[in-house]
Amino acid sequence: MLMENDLPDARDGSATQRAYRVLRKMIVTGELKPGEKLKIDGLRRRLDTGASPIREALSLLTSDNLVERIDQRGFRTAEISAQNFDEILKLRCTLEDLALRESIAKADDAWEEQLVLAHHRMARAKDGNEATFEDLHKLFHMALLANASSPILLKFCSQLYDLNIRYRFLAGRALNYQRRDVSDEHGGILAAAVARNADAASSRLLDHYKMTGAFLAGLLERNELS
Amino acid sequence: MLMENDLPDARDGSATQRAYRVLRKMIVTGELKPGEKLKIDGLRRRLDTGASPIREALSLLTSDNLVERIDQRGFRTAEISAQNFDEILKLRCTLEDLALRESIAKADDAWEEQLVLAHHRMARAKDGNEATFEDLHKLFHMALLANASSPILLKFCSQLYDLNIRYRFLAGRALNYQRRDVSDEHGGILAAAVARNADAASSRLLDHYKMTGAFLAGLLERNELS
DNA sequence: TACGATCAAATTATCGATTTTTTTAACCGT
DNA sequence: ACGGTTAAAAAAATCGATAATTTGATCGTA
Repeated sequence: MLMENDLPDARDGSATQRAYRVLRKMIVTGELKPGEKLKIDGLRRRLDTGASPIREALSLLTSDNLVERIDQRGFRTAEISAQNFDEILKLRCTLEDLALRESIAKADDAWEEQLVLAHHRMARAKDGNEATFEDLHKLFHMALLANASSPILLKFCSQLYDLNIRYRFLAGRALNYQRRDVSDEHGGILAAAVARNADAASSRLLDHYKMTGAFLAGLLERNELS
Repeated sequence: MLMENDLPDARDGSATQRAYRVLRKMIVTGELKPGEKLKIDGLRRRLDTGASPIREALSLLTSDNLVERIDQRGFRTAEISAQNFDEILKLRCTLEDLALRESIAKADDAWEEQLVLAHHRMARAKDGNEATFEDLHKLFHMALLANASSPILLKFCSQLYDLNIRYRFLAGRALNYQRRDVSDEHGGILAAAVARNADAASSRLLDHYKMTGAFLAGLLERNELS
């Protein structure tokens, strides 16, 4: 049996969904720069689709805080700033702490197995395609929280994850994951979660964020971005 | 000079914005019932506008968690449940506590004045139109938090407020504000905020929420809704 | 030269019609 | 009567064209 891995194919779903996925990736990875004007017509031909799907996809991205909509004046990608980054980091620490503790509190075997699996997939992909690694990295982090039966909270965390990773992409090579031993950090978080030690898992997770965060914040302050 | 009161006129903005405001109110007030199918064509003629603005408005409402979008199968209003209500209440307590404390920590005269003003407008409107009162009630609560320079957090709080108030509307007459002395509670919160006593303000605010919450949760459990 | 008004081009927003997909209901053979 | 197949109807999604709005350039005037 072929295992579901949650990475949708490029031709799945409606034109709107496709446009949504593609545009989101383009914004998160920095292919569309912060504050850039998003002209419907340009995107329409770039993605080879109609104006309506683009427009709807951009509406959806607006609620993800990745796109700003100015009434009658179109869409643009969200601006970046040190304050914005700082806010994302802080909120992430608060909300993920909450979600992780709830997730662990309700820990069961099924969740544990999904988590181990997500970790394995991520670890295995480290040398492969970078975009794929990033997707799996997100899946691992979300798997940690997944057992918190709190859909709204998880949605917030997912949104904040994407907002944060955007900054990482913008920082580009300056911040290379491989430099710090992130694998160890991930392993540590996994171990604590599997041991159902909420305090350890949470503090390791938050440290994991804060470490990258501090470095990135430094770059931002000094305007060394991209 | 006519004072700006932040309540936009029904004919302001684009057709999309108008549809968004109207549909949101219809969902929040329960005119559109939980889980109800939202047929584009029906809404189109009900609001006397085209399909595109409806579609886009519904996309925007999706990000507010008030509408669920099922790809290729249209839109429906978000379902309600005791779990969902519980989640909203808990998240609200966490996030508003955070926002309120930050707001008070940065307190200044301008914020304080806006807050007093918002409270006054709300208090004055108590006997008038109910929908207007609810709008002003939200403005008061958001004014409490407004000084937290954390746009994403405020957006989350605003969203959760709307999700919560929807349950209140659904409970309808069963839960009449006037029964409990809510004015006193509001006054107490205002006083603590103006005195810049974060602990008191926060605990009064959270009690304010939990009290209505407990009652509503009871109704929900016993399925006495609307 | 700076300012503001005016017009043209570009762009967004909206509409109406068409295509695609899903849902409903009828039909058939067992 | 039942399950499964298929055709018709309904609804969603998409497209292409039109209307409304903004942007940017040009020109005249102080």
